[in-house]
Amino acid sequence: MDTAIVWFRRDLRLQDNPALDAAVRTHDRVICIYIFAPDEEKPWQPGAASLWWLHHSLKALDADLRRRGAKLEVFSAPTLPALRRLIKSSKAGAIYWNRLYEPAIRKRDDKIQADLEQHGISVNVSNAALLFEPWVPKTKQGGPFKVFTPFWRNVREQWQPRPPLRAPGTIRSARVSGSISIDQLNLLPTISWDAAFLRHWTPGERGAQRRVAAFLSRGLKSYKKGRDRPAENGTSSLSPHLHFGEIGPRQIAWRLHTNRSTDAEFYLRELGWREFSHHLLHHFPKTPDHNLNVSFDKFPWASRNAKGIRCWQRGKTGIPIVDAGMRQLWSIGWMHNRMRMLVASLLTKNLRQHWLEGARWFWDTLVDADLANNTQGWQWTAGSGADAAPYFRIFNPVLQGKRFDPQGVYVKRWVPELKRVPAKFIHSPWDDPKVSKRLAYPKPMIDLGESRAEALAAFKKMRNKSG
DNA sequence: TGAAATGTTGGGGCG
DNA sequence: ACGCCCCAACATTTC
Repeated sequence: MDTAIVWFRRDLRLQDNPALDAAVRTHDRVICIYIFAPDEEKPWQPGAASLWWLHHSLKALDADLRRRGAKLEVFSAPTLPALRRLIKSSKAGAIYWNRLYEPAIRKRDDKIQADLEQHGISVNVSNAALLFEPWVPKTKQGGPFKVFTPFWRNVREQWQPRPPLRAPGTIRSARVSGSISIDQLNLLPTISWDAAFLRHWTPGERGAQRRVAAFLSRGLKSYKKGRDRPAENGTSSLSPHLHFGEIGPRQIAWRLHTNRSTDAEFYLRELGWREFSHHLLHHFPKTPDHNLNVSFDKFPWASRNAKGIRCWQRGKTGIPIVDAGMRQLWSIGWMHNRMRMLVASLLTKNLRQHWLEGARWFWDTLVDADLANNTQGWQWTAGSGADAAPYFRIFNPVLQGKRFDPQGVYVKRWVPELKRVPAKFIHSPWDDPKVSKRLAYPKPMIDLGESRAEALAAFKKMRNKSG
């Protein structure tokens, strides 16, 4: 009997899964496995919200596999020895997986591949996560892109949509010893803070398909404008599904490719930012922990403000739109992208806390925490990244609130203390002479104008030091 | 994928 | 009718 292993990682789907597809086509029997080894991803091992998602996504994948006559064999052990044991006991001659791009994982996977090949195992690695492998796009000089627009122009020209692979019908599998249940991984929180998560999300391939269908039929046609309005569900909300590979960008792009509208183009562009983030992480693997732009190594951050950081984390800054965003994050493990920019700007610029403080908090609390996107996003707002917002581009949360949440619907949804504040003052309740004193809502923790001026002064200092 | 400061223009009130 | 001032409204510059 010719047996192969399909090693699932963050490609938790059956449709358009190149590794699974190739294995099922080529071999008599296929063993589907998942190995939980978070230590191997240090220092960016999955956070609490990610683990919550992973639990449910693994359950969904296992159920889908069982419908096809297979199951997910789960292990919790260092990866290489676990694979070796399994290969030995199952007599598998081949292994298939889909590539991941985080520096620690890449390093580990290269080692595993070399080791297994040395032992005569056929190792087959595919791309299930990206439109392009991150090393493919090159500037005319042959280097990496550091600006989004030329990057996107370049890949957009080469891009050929292709129909996704079908999910396999039945999967003939083989018996395996030593596997454990998904529950035994203990991925769920011990204190149940996940009630709202369950209401908002359906992890797994079916949930992803339902979400993409809903977005394409409802959200896409007004995407360009709607995506900036946090009170409306104008974004796709596909980020966690994409992160765990419950759906791939090629599947989405395929469903969009006959749509020539500007809305479709703008949505595709967001997938392009995801590609760009992976491109950057590939070429600059130290950026999760270090400034891409080294002149920011001299930036005079304020000393660590534990109390301020805590207010920010808990949504108690006293600035309504920021608190709404942070509470949305805490409550459902996700935040609207424009709000991510606003809260990041407040932390890194007005509070002048290092962007890593924010990146780590997002890492633990987001269900879509993704090293490439998170790193790129934080360095972008901080000004230290590629194609970043210049440091002096400081968001004013009051103006942004008025512009994108004019009636305060979003604020009131997440900050109920402000329910009775009239729309006119919803983004700056301190300006309302009547109600602000009686509100059970904190005064703003900083003066927006003063802290802005201080941030600009700090920026000037950095330029003088490096100039 | 900014905001604030500064500059310019043009219409209307008014002496 | 004219010049002057004020100040939106918009444009440009600066951070």
